[in-house]
Amino acid sequence: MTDTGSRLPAAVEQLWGLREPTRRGGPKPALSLDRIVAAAVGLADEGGLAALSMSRLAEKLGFTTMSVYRYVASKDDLLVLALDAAIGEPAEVDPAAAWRDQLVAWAQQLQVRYRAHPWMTDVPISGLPAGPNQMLWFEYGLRALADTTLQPGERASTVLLLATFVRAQTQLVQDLTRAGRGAGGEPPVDWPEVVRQVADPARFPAVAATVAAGIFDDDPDEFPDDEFGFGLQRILDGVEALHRSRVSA
Amino acid sequence: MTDTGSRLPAAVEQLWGLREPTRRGGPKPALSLDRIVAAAVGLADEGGLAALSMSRLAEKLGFTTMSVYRYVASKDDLLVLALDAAIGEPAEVDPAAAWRDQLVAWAQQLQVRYRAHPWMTDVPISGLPAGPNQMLWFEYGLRALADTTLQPGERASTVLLLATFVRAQTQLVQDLTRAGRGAGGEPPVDWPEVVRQVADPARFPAVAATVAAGIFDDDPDEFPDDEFGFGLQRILDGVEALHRSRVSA
DNA sequence: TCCAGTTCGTGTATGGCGTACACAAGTTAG
DNA sequence: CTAACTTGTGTACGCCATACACGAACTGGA
Repeated sequence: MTDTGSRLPAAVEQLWGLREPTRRGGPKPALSLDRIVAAAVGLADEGGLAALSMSRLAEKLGFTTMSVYRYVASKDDLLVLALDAAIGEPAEVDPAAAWRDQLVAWAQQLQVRYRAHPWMTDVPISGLPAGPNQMLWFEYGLRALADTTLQPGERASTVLLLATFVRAQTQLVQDLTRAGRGAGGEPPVDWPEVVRQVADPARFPAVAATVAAGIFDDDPDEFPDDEFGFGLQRILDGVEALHRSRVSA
Repeated sequence: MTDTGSRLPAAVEQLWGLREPTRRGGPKPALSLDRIVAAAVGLADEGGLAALSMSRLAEKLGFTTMSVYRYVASKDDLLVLALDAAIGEPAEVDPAAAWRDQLVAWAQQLQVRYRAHPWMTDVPISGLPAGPNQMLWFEYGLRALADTTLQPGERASTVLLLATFVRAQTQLVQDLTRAGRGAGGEPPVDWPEVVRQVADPARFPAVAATVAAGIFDDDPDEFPDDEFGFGLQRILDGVEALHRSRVSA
């Protein structure tokens, strides 16, 4: 037997649990990768990504900082593991439902996960979905499109587009509400007020008109929520147009 | 005269150049905000956001680290200023063109700016567009929709959606090509190979089928490019559907 | 049984980061 | 001329990720 995936990145192998057969001596590990990842997720959940440092993580586990490095090659690797753990397995969607309903449920559920772990959007993307959970999300997204007329490449692009959209939109909403209620620091930023004070209506007529229409004056908890639904429906309308163009042809 | 915007965040006032009238003594400043911001952008352009530290910035300017803090309250503020400077003014779009063509040009040009300063996508979003350049991008996006049947709130949501899309998609492509060619470290990650080695086709049939179809085997410089156009057309199709639904009604 | 080899957790150390603070020198308004 | 203020600077603090070397724990083979 070859050692299967010697060419795979270490983090990917750990993600899929392909690291067992290498114990040729030494004390029994007192820590485990699962415990470390779980503690990392907990730390980030409580205090944001900034609160997740290797020293704080080790302290929470009751070990020294460097001991963590016996299980994880770097903090970047740890983040990859924590991300896959935090996003979790997607719930299965009814395959009998219409593809569009399936994708709406998929996207909404994904958004729920992002909201449960707001720090996830702060973790830099490291590549295509390589962990088991991320790949399962990808899988379910593709399955939802199975009965459409889209070609394989288009299906992959669509799911990637939706995943990107959910991530980015969630991040935007989080950042806006964070700024809107003044996280940590003092003054909640009142964007319409900023525009009124600073943007010359002669130079920014469309922006001024939008602000004057009171679009952004709603309570900041409501406005961005509709934002998600609006974008999702637009994207799905676009996908549906592509689907229908093939049907009628 | 009141001091106009004493309630505005410091960074916003600096963005719009509302800080002149306060010189009641002291040596003439040897540095200027513009020089600092320009140097910061240059530093990030050369070595990415990680290369932009306050000490390196000061060194490049020929001053001590702390001198920069006489002009900028924090590094976060500096990033806000650098972002607005790097994104630059949008080129004016032909108002006579169709709204959809205008938005395509708008989005493509925005993508060009992001590619010219790849670090921009790494700067955390701090809120709605508050700088003069960012606001001008917003303005032009809104203007492109002026002749459509969309309501003010829908226009704002559409432009926000497009801006979010361009940013997120550019970031995704950057991260993928970065991983695909192995930035700094050794092995370029071969995603199809990862899937083949690690993803059980029985559990991930749709993913396996996609990989088997060779979707991701194209040279990594071509695949993600089409990704941008695909997403953009889908979104615009969705916006067009909304527009048309009002026309026919 | 013993020992060579391996892996564990740890202690120490390095070089980076953002930035708080105090101070001397320069500049202006009264 | 002087009081008030701003400038650039030097020093210092606490935090970060992580390289490295060491002794202790454990294993498989002789």
